[in-house]
Amino acid sequence: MDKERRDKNGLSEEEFLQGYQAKDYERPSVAADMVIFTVTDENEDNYRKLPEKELRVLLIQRGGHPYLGAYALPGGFVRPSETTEKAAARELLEETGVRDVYLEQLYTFSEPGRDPRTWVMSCSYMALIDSTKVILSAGDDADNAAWFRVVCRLKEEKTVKSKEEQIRIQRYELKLTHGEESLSAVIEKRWKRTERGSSTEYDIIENDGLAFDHARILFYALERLRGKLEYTDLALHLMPELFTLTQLQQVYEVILNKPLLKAAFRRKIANLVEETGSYTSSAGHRPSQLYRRRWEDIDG
Amino acid sequence: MDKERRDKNGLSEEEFLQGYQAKDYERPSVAADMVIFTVTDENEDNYRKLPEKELRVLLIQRGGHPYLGAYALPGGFVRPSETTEKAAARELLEETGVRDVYLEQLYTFSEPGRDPRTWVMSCSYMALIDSTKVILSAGDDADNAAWFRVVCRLKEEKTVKSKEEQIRIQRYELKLTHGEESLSAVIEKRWKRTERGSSTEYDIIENDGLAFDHARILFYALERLRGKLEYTDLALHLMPELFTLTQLQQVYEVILNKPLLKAAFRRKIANLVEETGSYTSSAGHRPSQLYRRRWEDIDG
DNA sequence: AGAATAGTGTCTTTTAGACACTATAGT
DNA sequence: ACTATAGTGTCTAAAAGACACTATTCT
Repeated sequence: MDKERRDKNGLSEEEFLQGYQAKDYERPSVAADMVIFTVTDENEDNYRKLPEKELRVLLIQRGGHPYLGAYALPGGFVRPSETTEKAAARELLEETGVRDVYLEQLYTFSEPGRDPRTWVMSCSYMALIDSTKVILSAGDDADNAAWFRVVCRLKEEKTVKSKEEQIRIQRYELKLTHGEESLSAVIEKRWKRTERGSSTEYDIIENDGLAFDHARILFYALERLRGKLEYTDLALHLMPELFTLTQLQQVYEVILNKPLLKAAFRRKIANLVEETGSYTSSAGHRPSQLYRRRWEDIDG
Repeated sequence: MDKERRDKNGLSEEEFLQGYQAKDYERPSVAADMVIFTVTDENEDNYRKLPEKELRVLLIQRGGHPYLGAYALPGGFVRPSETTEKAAARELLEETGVRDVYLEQLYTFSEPGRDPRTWVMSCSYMALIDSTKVILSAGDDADNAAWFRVVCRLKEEKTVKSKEEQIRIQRYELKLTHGEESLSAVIEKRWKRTERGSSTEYDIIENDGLAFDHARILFYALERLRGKLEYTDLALHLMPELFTLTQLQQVYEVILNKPLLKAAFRRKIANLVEETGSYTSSAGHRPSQLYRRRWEDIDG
């Protein structure tokens, strides 16, 4: 490539750029929307029992149209001087007061009409923060932010086969609760396979209380979280500085929505954590060792 | 949520939307850029030997500024009436004449200044097509499209540790060749882990002949392809209707860039394919059975 | 005949699953 | 003493890695 090379109008690159006028193509707004997860303890009545873990997501009640009164994922428009990552990190800081957390781009949603006002794409991100950071600064902003408990379960599943294609249809019920407030949605996941290609679609079948297509974004985040849990150290970003292995296992269990065997679990995550030597105390039963995330790699 | 509810200006949602004027926030253009992979045979001199496989990607030589003469990923701007997926599929059809192929959203790149003309985000997609479809319609368009051979290898690797953080730095050399034409780039992948978070960045260190930040997009696609190969049936989208298991293994090998053991490989992909009963012939050695992709699921 | 690939058998190692057993602080 | 959790040992089953062996067709 040659910077001095001239185009069909006889312009060099520099000359071209100086004369360049952005054409009047229609442009979308791009928002960075955040699915911010954390896991909190739910206190138990029995002093001896361990607190149950709950997966929670941060939602903000809308104070204006459209979807006035509904709950939306925190998010904001991306500015020309920043990346979508930076817009997401900025939004995260504003809403929760935390920085330097796990942040991962999820997907860019672009369904026309997903925002009734104008053409808006959503570049969505997932953030994981540990519960000890949460309490400090949630609702720090003036707006009505709340940590909703997330429960997602498979409601029905069927497979439609024809000679040409095979479609697996799954319907998931998403339930979000926070105190009296209760939101719900049904997402249909259609996994289509033909001889040539294969594709997956997500549709919102029912939606009660969530703004825009945020039920879909949230569901997508849950799937990503669940998927990556198995082969990465993602879960450790949800843990506080010090934690017991049982707590870590509970986090896995609440996200994967199934019980795990203790021995196998401990073998599997053994090299993601390191011992601290200190122990819990006054728990009404045998103390358990505290671990921390092992972020130094094994290799030399 | 109540559609009839009125906001602080006393407007219902319908009234609000009717009066809504898109504010004069600056908006980005959004392009759907495609990394289209295929695997082709490279003919061998020896009549008995099997042809070697090569991973190839479609690039288009730019006929105007900026990056005049450089090669770019096929792509185009997203229109308000379509999703980014649809824009990608449209672009794919225009450039290669194929439809109904494997298509997957990769990542949305939004580095300010990645396009010297104006604010452009790239919502990138990866497509996999089989080589038998390629020859028919490549370069169908008037533009200068070519299938470049892709070779990507790790050049150097180091880990920088301090008390606070640990950074693993890898430099990959990307080489793209097509006839006389030869493009290259060096990508630095920085995987940073601290006690709190972890993040990965990709920087273009050197770039010879590729337009915009397309070297990074291409590298990102390669990583995704390699990663998903291990636990999905992605590779089968690169195969023609009928293929031998050795051919399939070669595709895995050329993408993963390492030899695989035959017996283990066959066990692993056994339930992704099905026998046809027909065999290759006149190959100068023992015939091998042809398989096809098994797209019917196993379950009832 | 023999080159080159096709395809299988089997031994070992690793990983995952299942379950039982022992250990121990706190009331 | 008893409850509820902590933590380990071990058997089994499944998966992955390694390698050798047999099979076959075309020139």
